[in-house]
Amino acid sequence: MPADDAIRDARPRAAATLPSRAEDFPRWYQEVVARAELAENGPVRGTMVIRPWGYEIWERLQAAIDERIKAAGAHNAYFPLFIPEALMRLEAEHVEGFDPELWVVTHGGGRKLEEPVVVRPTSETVINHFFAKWVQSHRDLPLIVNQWCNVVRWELRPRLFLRTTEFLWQEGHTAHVDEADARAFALRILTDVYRDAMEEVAAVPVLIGHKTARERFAGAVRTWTCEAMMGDGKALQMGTSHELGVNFSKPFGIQYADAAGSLRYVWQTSWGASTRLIGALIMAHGDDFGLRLPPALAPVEVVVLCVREDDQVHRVASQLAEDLRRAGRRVHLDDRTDTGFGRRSVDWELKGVPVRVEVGPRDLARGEVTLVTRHTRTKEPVALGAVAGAVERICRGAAAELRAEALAFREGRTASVTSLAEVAEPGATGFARIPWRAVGEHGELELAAGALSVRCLQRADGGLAAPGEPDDALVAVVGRSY
RNA sequence: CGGGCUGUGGCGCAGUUUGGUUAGCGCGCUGCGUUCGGGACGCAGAGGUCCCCGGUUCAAAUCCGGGCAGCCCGACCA
Repeated sequence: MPADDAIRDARPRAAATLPSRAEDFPRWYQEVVARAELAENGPVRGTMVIRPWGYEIWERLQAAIDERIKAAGAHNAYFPLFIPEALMRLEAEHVEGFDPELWVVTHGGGRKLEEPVVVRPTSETVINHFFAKWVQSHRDLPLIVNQWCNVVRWELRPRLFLRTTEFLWQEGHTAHVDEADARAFALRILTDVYRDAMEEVAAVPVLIGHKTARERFAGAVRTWTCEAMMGDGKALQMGTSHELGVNFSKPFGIQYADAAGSLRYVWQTSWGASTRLIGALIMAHGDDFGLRLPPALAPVEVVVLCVREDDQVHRVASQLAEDLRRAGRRVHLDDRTDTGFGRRSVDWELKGVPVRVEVGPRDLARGEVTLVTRHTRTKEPVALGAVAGAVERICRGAAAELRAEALAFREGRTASVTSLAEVAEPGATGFARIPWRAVGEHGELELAAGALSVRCLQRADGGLAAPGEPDDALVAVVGRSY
């Protein structure tokens, strides 16, 4: 929109403009979070206040994930925030992994507690404590429980949504009769819940694979992951699904009697996705003008904007808003007269509303309105009678276009290489794909020294490793990460 | 935890080197008016423990000592 830019640039606006993504991505991110009124820092370091606009996005993400989790057979439940320290210590690797991140409550009721209480960093331990009671027979399996809650982890360098001391998430926990069943379920969650929600709802294309031993969840046998590329080329983990084997069922004593009457340990999984996804949404789709939301997640899909105070304008705008609402869209009528049109347009643009319907006297004189598509920033005149159809067209197409754009971006910044020495260059701006056997555990250390890491291991065609398939046959996706 | 930097109205900053009247500026906020097709303008206002404690001095945002907090960079993480 060169014409628009010329107009913008002619106005005094320096203080109001976002920093450009290319120049300073982290600052751009912070500004978008602040100016789109998504969140701000809480009074305790690392904590986050999620503001209504951000929370409504979260509610929509939540709904998308919840619906899919339930389709996979899960039921929601709730377990306590406080975990006895002794329970937390039952699984050796798990404690060791989480120890440096724990918040421990030592006092209550004005007195020192007999036994310190841990604030949950994740709930494997409490939940499995109860699984041990609930599971008796093979008829009790699979047991599939999910909870939506907050968790708390000590963080050295917090960043809103991406890494906060307290965050909101969903954690699923399951128990199965055998390894194959557990694995199948972990993969189902990975693909049918996380990948599907990320790609279809959030319009963020993801790579799927499993983590190396170094990056694996503390206590897991295998960690499966969805990884996406952000607008600065860095990777962000969008959701993880863990195969826990019998690592927890043994120390927690979760056993069932099989059909023959012999006692067996359950095979387990756990999986989670958090408010970090909001950060992903911002960084995967945002542009120099702010947020770009896929309609399914936008608190408001269409804003009908009265260009100026005028009876006819107001009448038509109200009618259009009502029509669009009846057509099932989430619509906001912006008929404020105390704020200039330019300011209002820019505000909605910052907040990422997918479609703007601008109604002004000049449009009406021609029997039209102006439609603006947020993700392309294109304007088009549309006859009054054709508005509903045009809005539907934009809303239905937006997610696919955002996804295609993100995918093209990722592909453009991904290079395949064959040796460790060649990883640094593509890794600095995006992803390098390299045979895992050319990296190995030693190579991983070397990568870490260059601020790079293996995001996941997958087949050359992007598929998941089959059971028993050796890592040596797989490709490592290497990049910088959040 | 090691290294670098910064604490001044809601936000972003200047002023500190070389102490000196009433602590400024931009954005934001309130009121009135003119505006309104891409972050409008004028006028009038409100808003401050200059991070905290102590010291030096006739006088401290400014100098000295001690504390606290935050940011950035390095080792961990959804």
